[in-house]
Amino acid sequence: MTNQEIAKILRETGELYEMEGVLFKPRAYEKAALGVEGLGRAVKDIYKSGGAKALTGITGVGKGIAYHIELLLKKGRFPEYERLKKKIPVNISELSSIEGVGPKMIKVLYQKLKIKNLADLERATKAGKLRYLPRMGEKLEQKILKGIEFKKEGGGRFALGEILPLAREIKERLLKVKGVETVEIAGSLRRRQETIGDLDLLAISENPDAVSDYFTKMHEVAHVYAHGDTKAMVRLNSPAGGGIDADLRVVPRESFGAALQYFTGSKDHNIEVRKIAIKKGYKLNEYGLYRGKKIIAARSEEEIYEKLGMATPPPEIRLNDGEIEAALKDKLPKLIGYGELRGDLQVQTDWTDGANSIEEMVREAEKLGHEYIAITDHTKSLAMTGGADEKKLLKQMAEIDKINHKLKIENCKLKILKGAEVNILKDGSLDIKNEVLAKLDVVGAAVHSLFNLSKAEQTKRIVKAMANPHLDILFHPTGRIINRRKPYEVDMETIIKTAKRTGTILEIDAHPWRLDLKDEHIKMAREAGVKMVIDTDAHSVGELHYLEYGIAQARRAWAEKKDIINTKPLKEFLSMLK
DNA sequence: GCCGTTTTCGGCCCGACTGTTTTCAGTCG
Repeated sequence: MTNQEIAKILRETGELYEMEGVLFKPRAYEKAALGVEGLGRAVKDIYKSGGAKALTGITGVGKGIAYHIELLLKKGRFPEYERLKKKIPVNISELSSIEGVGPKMIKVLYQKLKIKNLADLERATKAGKLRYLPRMGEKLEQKILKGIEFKKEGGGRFALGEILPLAREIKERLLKVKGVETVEIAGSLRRRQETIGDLDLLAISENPDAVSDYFTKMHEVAHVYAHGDTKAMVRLNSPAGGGIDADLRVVPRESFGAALQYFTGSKDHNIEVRKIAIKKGYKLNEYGLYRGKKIIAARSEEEIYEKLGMATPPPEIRLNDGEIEAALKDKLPKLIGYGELRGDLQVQTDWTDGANSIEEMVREAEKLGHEYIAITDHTKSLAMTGGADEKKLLKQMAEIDKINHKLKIENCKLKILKGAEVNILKDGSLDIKNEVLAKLDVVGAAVHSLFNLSKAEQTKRIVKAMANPHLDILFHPTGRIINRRKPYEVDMETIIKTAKRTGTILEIDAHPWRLDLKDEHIKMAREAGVKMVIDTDAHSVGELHYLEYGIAQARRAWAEKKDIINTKPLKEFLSMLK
């Protein structure tokens, strides 16, 4: 059982307790779920090396939950969860993914209308049945229908960050099957698209039967659509709840490159590439590049593109969106690389809503090879997080000085920057006084309230904040949450112009649910000469590993190293702030 | 059910917003 799966059951247990009206346990289970998600290593391994006792070392996990996790690892379930689930046997994660629907409502919906899943909810809402329930009315029905609509627009797609770890894990397992030589992730996952519809895997094996056999019998498999020698298609229970389809193709070594090219796509990109092949008197398919019946190239993608007179475009930009022309002229951009960031600039700790201490975050950042990390806890107007006021910020600065000193003595190269994630208030002012902001190394600011202002008001609000001489970085500039919350209304052209004028850096928030800025906005910013940073918005040590999703986002927008300033050494980076 | 500059027992994040109310429950962040 993976960390994600364990966390999901713990979170659901918390929600079930919430329905029961039990006090405090819901928070305890949710915290434990967060702790598990935020781990840098597998719960399974922790248990193996130290038993249930070692599990209590996980943030939020005590004796009780450690025992539950032990049962989960051994039997895949625990009685507490089963007992609760029996009372309200509904698809909680699916229902609560609709904005405005929470545990209490789910309970009432089940008890009064026998609503178990999204389809039931949609039917009952459309029939106007919700308005007769306590504390529900027509407006709520409209809100729910809107929420369902929004979710459908997402097309049942999953966030990249949900699926990539799963795909990698499956890849590792397939590599262990006898006879398997190579496994590659293809499709939209390889292109690192923002959202993923299904999971494509490609393998070379001397023994194709064994791989596809293993693939169709994995524990995640809910349904087998097809199971042949070279191709298997299944439906998986995804960690996110709901299913995702996964395809495996086993191909011969000689044509692996052609298959990889073909199954990486995008479709539009492939159509254009095939047209070029035809022009040159070739034919391109998933088995190779042919002249008549003779194979010209097939073993690697590079040799295929080369024979077509093109450079090989990085998968992230294969969208038939200018990359083919660039590849033909050998003018592909030199995209920012996955290892080129030197620091993280948005990190929350247990001073507010993060799960780990400053030092724990710093130690993990050190392991990741960072040169610097900015601690940017929330500020006071975000009450739920215990946001810092001026006094608490000053106290935290002193704490950071202490830890920096300690790091220096240890001869550690990493430097902690003092920062904050300041709130932009309704009138565009910031919720921390300028004289305290002046003492920070990095000031980030973000909108965390009043998401529904008009476009003009919201833009004016943010523009005013950006004019603050202390505001260095505008965090998650559009506020969207993938598949869940639309971006607030804001005029990005004006924001980008203002960034240029005021020297404000725009953030590419790498958190898999945010990925904010979006690729199209990154393109706009790049073209306007606005500088950006990529950071994780980490709330736990595990989340510090999210940088790659932000880098993927930037690569899809053709961003180069020079566009992203946390590729710079510390001194140079600091000189580029206000 | 967790945890300890908070006391190993007794606390546990809390304000804004919404839609339903007739004084507030539920949800969100």
